[in-house]
Amino acid sequence: MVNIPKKRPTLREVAEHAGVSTATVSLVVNGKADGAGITQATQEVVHRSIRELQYTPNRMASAVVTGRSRMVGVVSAMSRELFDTKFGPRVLSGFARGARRMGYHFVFLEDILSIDETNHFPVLKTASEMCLEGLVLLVDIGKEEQIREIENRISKVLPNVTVQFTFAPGSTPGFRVDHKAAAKEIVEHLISLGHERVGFGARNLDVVRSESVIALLENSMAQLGGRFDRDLLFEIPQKERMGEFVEAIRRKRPTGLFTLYDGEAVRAIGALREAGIQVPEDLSITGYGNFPLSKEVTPSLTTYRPPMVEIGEAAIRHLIECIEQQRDTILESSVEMTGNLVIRGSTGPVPVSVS
Amino acid sequence: MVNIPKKRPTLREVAEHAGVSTATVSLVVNGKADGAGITQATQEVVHRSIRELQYTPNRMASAVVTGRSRMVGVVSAMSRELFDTKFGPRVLSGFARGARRMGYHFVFLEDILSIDETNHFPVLKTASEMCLEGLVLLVDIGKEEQIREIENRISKVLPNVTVQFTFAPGSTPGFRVDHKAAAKEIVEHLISLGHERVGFGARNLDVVRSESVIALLENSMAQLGGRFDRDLLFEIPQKERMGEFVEAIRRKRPTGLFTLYDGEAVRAIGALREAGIQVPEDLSITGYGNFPLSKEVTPSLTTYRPPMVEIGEAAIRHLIECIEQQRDTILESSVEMTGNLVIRGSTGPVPVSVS
DNA sequence: CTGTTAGCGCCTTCAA
DNA sequence: TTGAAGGCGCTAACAG
Repeated sequence: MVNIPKKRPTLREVAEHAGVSTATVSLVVNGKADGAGITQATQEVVHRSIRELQYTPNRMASAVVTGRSRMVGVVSAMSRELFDTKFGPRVLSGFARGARRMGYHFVFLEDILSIDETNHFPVLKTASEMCLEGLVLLVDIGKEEQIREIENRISKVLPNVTVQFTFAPGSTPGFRVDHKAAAKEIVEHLISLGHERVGFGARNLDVVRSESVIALLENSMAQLGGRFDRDLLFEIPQKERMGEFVEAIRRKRPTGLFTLYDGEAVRAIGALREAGIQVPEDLSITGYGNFPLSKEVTPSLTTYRPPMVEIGEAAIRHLIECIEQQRDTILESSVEMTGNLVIRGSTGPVPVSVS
Repeated sequence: MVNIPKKRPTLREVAEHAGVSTATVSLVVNGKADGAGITQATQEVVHRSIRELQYTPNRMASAVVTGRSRMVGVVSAMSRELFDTKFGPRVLSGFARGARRMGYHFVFLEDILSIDETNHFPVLKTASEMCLEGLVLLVDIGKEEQIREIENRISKVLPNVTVQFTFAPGSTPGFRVDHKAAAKEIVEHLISLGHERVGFGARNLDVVRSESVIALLENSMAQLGGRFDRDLLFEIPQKERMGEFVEAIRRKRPTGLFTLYDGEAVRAIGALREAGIQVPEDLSITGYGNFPLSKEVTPSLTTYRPPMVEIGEAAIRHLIECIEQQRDTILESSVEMTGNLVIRGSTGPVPVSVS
């Protein structure tokens, strides 16, 4: 581009052009004209001038005087991996939509949750410099405790909301997937296919055995007239050790397997098929996440689509609404949103021989 | 959070506290103290006051007077699908890093490339309102022409750079993957495994037959002493029609297959294996993108990792450097960056029976 | 109903 | 080397 210092028109120029005062223009621009009782005619004149001069208000200037920037910050406290490839991006889309609809903008702040030399949080400094009116925190799985302190510090200074990715109940209320509803929908699907022996698999034994996830399953099964067998817990380890997983499946003979990540489901399917156990003929498997490749694998993956865009939008809207109404952002309890099960090829009727 | 109108200190207060003038503080804050010949001692005093009062400069205010906001906009002109699940997010990480390192921030603007009622681009209005100093455009695959007009309009008003996702040469120079180097690295890998009959597959016949991609392959093969056979072009259609693909493979017998998207590679592998053609034993396949599930599939996918984070960082740095030095952002030619091949299980030695 | 006026927090000549 | 003063573009009383 060529350097064109084409100065933009100011509010005063618009006022002069329209033959009114700057106050009038200001009111019109900010939609307070009706409230202040400016004639329709005058408003028309002002609008015409605005159009003719191609005037756009300078938000920086109004931010200075009102103390309101109409900007919020989105702070990623997530591993690059999680953010890049899993839920992060869809959440961002939601933020963008929510902010736009509320007439706000957001700046994206990454990797700035560390404490600096002087025991200050860079993110707070940035927020202050940029006059951010609030903060959305993306809280990584398993990082809840680490984030705790900064959450507290931020809460003392700025309106904020958190978007949580953990499956366990959060330490603080936040915006998150309704994993309970998700589990129920998945289990419902499996049960409707005749499955009674539904197991749970995850990469990590910690996750596998975590009470919160087990509770999820026990609940869902119970609600649907089944029973979750605590023996049907499976570790889905690195590829090299998948033999153990296959063995365990052979031994315990579940007919359905529930996972919390598409990657684990895909890994399981691969190992099982190599070992001659067919999916979904011998075993139905569900994923979680609906990642792009999940529809391309063979068999295509039945998986839960978490409503990340919706969560992002809801979170930022709540934040902005609280800012506007000067309400506390604090949540009584987490806002849990439901997605939907995408039924594809990795789940099928329970095998006759076993049922 | 509780509503605490704890007023932040102003530059004037710092000046009073330090017993100097506001001008002095301003110079110190903006790092121009040495240039203006402020005593080290004075600077010390000022810094101490800044610390004690916890002063942070108000960028909105300085933006008003200098006309410099130190903010740029990132404009997504990509389908949600592409942005969410493929390259977008990684590019964003790059932007975040680049901007942070340059002391800038960026606001993310989505879906605002459409023309509004009055034939104005909302994005330009936003840029003006927010005093954005430049724009990064994310140009979707296949949208180059649609974007052209707005690119031109923007270029007349604001410094800008584009990040391009297309495989074809761009109509305007931009930041992009060095697809040529990528193709070469992939082909090199295949040739080193003994493959001579390397084909190309894509979802779309348009893509399959596109001269730019074919040129990519012909070039790579030629450079490595091979020859690309134009007969080895394959459509990798929707799952239901994959029979045709398998037939074509059977007929033409390539030993290696190059694709431009992990999803297509995975779909191909699935169909082939169902038909009894083993990967990589009978046919080696490479993907493109290195999506999260690509390492989980069986066989795990050999795929090219495009350097999206690096591209994002390079693009925004170039933009900001040009802004700072008041240089034109125009590129003589595209900046093409190389990623690397992630070698996994879907490629292997050429089958003995065929070679 | 509209205009006048006094700042918002900061930067930048210009004198001293 | 530092301080005083004016102004950036805008808003918000308040006056009329």
